[in-house]
Amino acid sequence: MTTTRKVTSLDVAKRAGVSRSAVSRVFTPGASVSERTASKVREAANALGYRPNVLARAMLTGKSKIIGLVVAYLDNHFYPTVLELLSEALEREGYHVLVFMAAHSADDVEDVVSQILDYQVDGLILASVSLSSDLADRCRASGVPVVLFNRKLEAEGELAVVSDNRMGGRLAAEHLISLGRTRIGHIAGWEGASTQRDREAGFMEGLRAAGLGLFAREVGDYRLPRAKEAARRMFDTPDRPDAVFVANDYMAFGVMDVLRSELGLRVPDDVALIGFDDVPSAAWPAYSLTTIRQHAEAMVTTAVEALLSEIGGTDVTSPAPLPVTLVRRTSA
Amino acid sequence: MTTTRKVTSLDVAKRAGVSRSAVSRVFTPGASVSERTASKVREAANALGYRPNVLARAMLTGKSKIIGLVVAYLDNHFYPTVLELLSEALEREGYHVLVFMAAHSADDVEDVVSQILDYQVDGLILASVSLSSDLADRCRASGVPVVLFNRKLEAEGELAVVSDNRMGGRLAAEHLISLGRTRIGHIAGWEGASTQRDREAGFMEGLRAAGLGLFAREVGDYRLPRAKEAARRMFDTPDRPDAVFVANDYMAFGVMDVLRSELGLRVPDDVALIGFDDVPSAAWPAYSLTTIRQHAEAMVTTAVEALLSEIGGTDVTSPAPLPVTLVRRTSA
DNA sequence: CAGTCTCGTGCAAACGCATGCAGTGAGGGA
DNA sequence: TCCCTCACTGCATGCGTTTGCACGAGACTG
Repeated sequence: MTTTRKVTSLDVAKRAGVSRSAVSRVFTPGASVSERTASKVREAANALGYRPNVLARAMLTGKSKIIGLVVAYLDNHFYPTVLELLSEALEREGYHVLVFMAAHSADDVEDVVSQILDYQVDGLILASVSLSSDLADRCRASGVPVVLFNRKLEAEGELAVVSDNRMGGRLAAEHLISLGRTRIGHIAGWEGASTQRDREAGFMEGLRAAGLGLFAREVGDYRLPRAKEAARRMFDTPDRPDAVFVANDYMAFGVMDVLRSELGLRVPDDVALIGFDDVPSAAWPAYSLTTIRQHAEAMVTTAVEALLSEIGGTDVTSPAPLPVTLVRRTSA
Repeated sequence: MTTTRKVTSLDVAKRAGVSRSAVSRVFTPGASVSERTASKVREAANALGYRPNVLARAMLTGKSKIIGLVVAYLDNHFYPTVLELLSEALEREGYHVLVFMAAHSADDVEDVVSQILDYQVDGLILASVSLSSDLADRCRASGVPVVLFNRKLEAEGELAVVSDNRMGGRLAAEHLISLGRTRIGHIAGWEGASTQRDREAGFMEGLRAAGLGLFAREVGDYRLPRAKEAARRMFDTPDRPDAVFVANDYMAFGVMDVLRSELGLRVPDDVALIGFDDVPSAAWPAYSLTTIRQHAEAMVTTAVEALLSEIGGTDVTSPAPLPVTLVRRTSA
């Protein structure tokens, strides 16, 4: 291993015949440098292969240009999509994403966030993870802006970016009803999640508006195996629903699999199925899942925007829930 | 924003009535501290909410405890899986993952790697991206260990973790042949990728061993739309293959969609289909894709192991290709 | 031509921590 | 009792930057 000695700004300075400050300023946009020295410095820097050390800069400025992202499951395709979008959006702004996988327990999240703070991240995005408000306080105490992605805390004050889940639930109900279905079930996600509560609330609202009640209800916890079990319980009986709203696409795939492959039911003839998220694979013909679309790009954009202005010092308030839309495919 | 002043080791030192060195040593495993002062320090640290600043430590020690991960597409579900596994494995070792999304162009990768080096990462993992050997040199020159994940460079010398793609291709061929298929096609991935070359080489080997040739060949570039077009070209004709080996599962889903939904062909009756990777959704009944499994956990484990020992200073040589296995489902 | 501005530059002091070195005290062996 | 050893501890230095400040040199103005 040819351990090439690290080339510092001093090396460049010497070679260019200027001071360290000069080379620093050349690499600091908006600093006052003459074009003459700038080019000298740039030349020397290229020759030596010099690039400013982000970490050293971070110490001084207090800005590390890195954003922590806490995420728990990547098997729900919604989150990889978000991760990709998020990373791209942040890179465009000169930031990068440090990933923290939160395992399943809540105290793990606690631990993970501590680790993150050790890295002096400029901001924190919490996705697919439930944050104790206690923890939120600790982050704020550390002066690190936090935005919750696709979830919110009842105890207000946290910056949260969410879709209009309630409206989404309502749209789902209305669509199923417009299809003439009357025995309508719901397979819920994890009940601790705000998304679940809101989606279900909107859904119930929609049913009530049509004078309907819920025909059946099971909980799938946003997990595939649970969702499939839920589907079996709900549909492996003669007295089954003729439509079901599943709280996200990921579970909906599992439910559809159970319906068609295990129970021999036809979708949508025997039971109409509607999901939530509109992940890419929802459009694949094998499922062709009717669903409520969350506009991932828009969510990411507003999340980044909010986080960045919070970092910039402007106090930001949670943006309004982002609009969702019904995507009609063949499952309902 | 209550900008709480950052609490430093000096604050803790004062409160505990010791020197900065003492508190530093308390947080440095293996340093020489008496239990008495250690507990004093720990108490003060807790009271003040002190945690060592990873960045400052990084400057001094030269070890940032962060690993750069360059990845291009997350829509192929194989990579989210890998990312999750990788992040977990590294966190277990005290490292964290800084994500860099490489857009599609090669010079973009060049640029991205430069950015990474600015962060003083301790190591670099390159997945789903093609690296110019020139670039590899630059990394090595910077003294940053690099491991290629699921790809290798012909120009040897780079640490690369791959499956036995050649054997996988061969298994695919043998399986299709054992089914009695004789008109066998191949939909290739991106031809610049070593995975593609190896898989196809093994596949051809298998065909030849049975006295068969390739009945048809199209290129899908590991991209979904391309793969679907390829499938249309290959199968929308009376003189079509009765089996096809698609270079990865992601494309195979698209191919199957075209076959069944657009062309009305039955899988496997009309055409047997086999993929590569065994991503989670391959097991979903809607596809039930027969495929060659890459053991993602094993790949990640060996990659992490190799990277860490390289970081540790031991010169490592590329591990042997990891075994793959045929997973029989209903598509072939 | 003197006075005022502006621009560009270097100096030196941080940032938060780790670590070699020297110094302290206690304990143990002779 | 004396000296040596050893476990701890504090001091000071350095890691690679940025940045406020002061200063010199032109450029302008009147």
